[in-house]
Amino acid sequence: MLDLAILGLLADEDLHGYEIRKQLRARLGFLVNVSFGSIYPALSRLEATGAVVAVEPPDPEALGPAPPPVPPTGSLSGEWAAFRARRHGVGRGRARRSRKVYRITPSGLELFAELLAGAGGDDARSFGLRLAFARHLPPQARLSLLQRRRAQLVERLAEVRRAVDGDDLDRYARTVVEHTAEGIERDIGWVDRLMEGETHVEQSKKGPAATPERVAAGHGRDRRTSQGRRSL
Amino acid sequence: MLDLAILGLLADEDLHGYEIRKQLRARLGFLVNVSFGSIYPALSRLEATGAVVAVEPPDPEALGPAPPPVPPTGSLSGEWAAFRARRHGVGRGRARRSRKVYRITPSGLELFAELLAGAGGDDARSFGLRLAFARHLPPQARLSLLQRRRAQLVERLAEVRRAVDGDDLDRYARTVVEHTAEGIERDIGWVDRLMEGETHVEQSKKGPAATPERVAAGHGRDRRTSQGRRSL
DNA sequence: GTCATCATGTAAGCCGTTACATGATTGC
DNA sequence: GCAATCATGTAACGGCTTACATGATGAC
Repeated sequence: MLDLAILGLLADEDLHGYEIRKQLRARLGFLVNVSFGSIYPALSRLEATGAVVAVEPPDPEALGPAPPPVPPTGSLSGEWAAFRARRHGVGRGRARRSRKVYRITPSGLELFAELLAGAGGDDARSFGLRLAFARHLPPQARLSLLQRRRAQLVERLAEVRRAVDGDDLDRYARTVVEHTAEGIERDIGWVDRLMEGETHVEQSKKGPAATPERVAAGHGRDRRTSQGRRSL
Repeated sequence: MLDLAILGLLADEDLHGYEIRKQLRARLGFLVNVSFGSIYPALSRLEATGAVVAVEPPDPEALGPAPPPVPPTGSLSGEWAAFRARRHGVGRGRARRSRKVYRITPSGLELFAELLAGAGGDDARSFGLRLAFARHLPPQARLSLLQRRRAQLVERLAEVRRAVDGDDLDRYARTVVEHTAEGIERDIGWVDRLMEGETHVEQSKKGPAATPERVAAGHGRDRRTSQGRRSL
C-alpha cells in the first residue's frame, strides 16, 4: 500500500522522502500518519528493484514534459557522488544538500499500474488510495474498481445488518453497529454516484483531453487537465 | 485492542476461542476479520498474566460452589452459551473435551477497565470498540471518552479541510478527501448526539428506564456477579 | 468410514510503528 | 554558536495475517 502511494506521487513528479511524506499528508488526507521509518525503507526497496532511481535535483520548475531520458546506467553511485560533490557550493541559489530525489522508472510505472489495478486489499484505505489515483487508470478499470468496492460494501452491510437486528445489544454496542451500517450505506451511495459519473464521462468523451491518462506515458508535471471539479 | 475486545466479551460470559471469534463478528461488526492466529495467542497471553483462567466446561450436575450457578434467567446469549457448553457433557463422561473455556478474573476485570479507560489508540476502531463496551464505564469516563474522540475528529477535519482546498487535486483525489471530510463531520455529529444523550441520561437517572447496566443484564441481575464487576 | 464442522494451536512473515542516531542548512 | 528545521537512515518491536498441523465430534 505504501508502495502504491509512493509510486503514485512519483508518477506526477520527482520527490525526495521528506517531501513524499508531506504530500501524503497534504494530498491523501486519510493516509495521514505514515512515518519516515516506513518511507525510507520503502524507497530503498523500490530503488533496489528498479522501480525508482535517484536523480540529481533538477533545476527547480524547469523540467519539461519529458525530462532527459533517464538512461539506465548502472552508475548510480557516480551520479550520487557528482551530486554530493556539487552540493555545497555554487549551484545557483539553493542547491539544497543531501536530499535524495527519486524518479519513477518505466518498470516502476508498470508496477504502479499493477498495484493500482490489482485486487489486493479490500479495505477502505486501499480503495481510497486507488481511487485517489484513478486518473491513472483506464476507464474500464476505474469502473471495475468501483464495482468491486460496491460489492464488498454490500456484503459488509449485510453482515453488519445481521448483527444489528440479530443480537440483543445494549445501547452503546447498538449505536456503534448502527453508525457503522449507516456509514456503509453512505459509502455505497458515494460509489454509486461515482459510477454514474464514470458512465457520464464515458458518453461525453469525444472531447480531446484524454480521460485515461496513460500510466505508461512519460511523466511531466502538468497533468492538471482542466477538467473540472464538479460533476462527481 | 484485541485484548480489550476479548476481555469485554468475557466480562459478559465465559467463552472459548472459537466462540469469541464468532461473537466478535456478530456483535462488533466492525472488528470483523480477527483470525484465530490472533485470538489463541492472545488468550494464552492473557491466561499467562492471570487476566483469564481456563475453566472446565461446567460439570452439569455438580456445578461448582464458586460462582453462583447460571441463574435461570439472563441474557439470551449467555444462556445459550451455557447450554452449548453443557449439552455434550450431560449424557455422561464425554465432556466435549477439546474446547478450552475461559473466564475473566478479577485482575482481568481490572485490566479491562484500564484498557477501556486508557487513552491509547486514537483511531476509529479503537474508539468504536471502547464505545461498544461503554456500559462498563462510569458515566464520567464515558463522557470523557466522547470528548476526547470529538477533539480528535475536529483536529482531523481541519487537516483534511486544509488538503481539500489547499491543493489542486484532480477530481478523483478530490472526491476522496471530500468524502473523507464529510465522514468526519458525520462522526462529529454522532458523537455530539451521544454526548447529549449522556447528559440527558445523567439527568433522568432516577427513572427506571434502561440505565446502561440493565440493558444487557437481563432482568436486572448479573450472571455470576458475586464478585466484582459491579464497579467498573 | 469419511466428510464437514468445530476446535486449538504454531510459525513465518508483512507492514507498519516508535525510538534512536546522524548530519546539513538556515536564521538569529 | 545554537536552535530549529530539513533530511536520511537503522533497529527493535508490535499486532495482525496467512498457512500449516492436529485432532475431536457428529452426520450420513
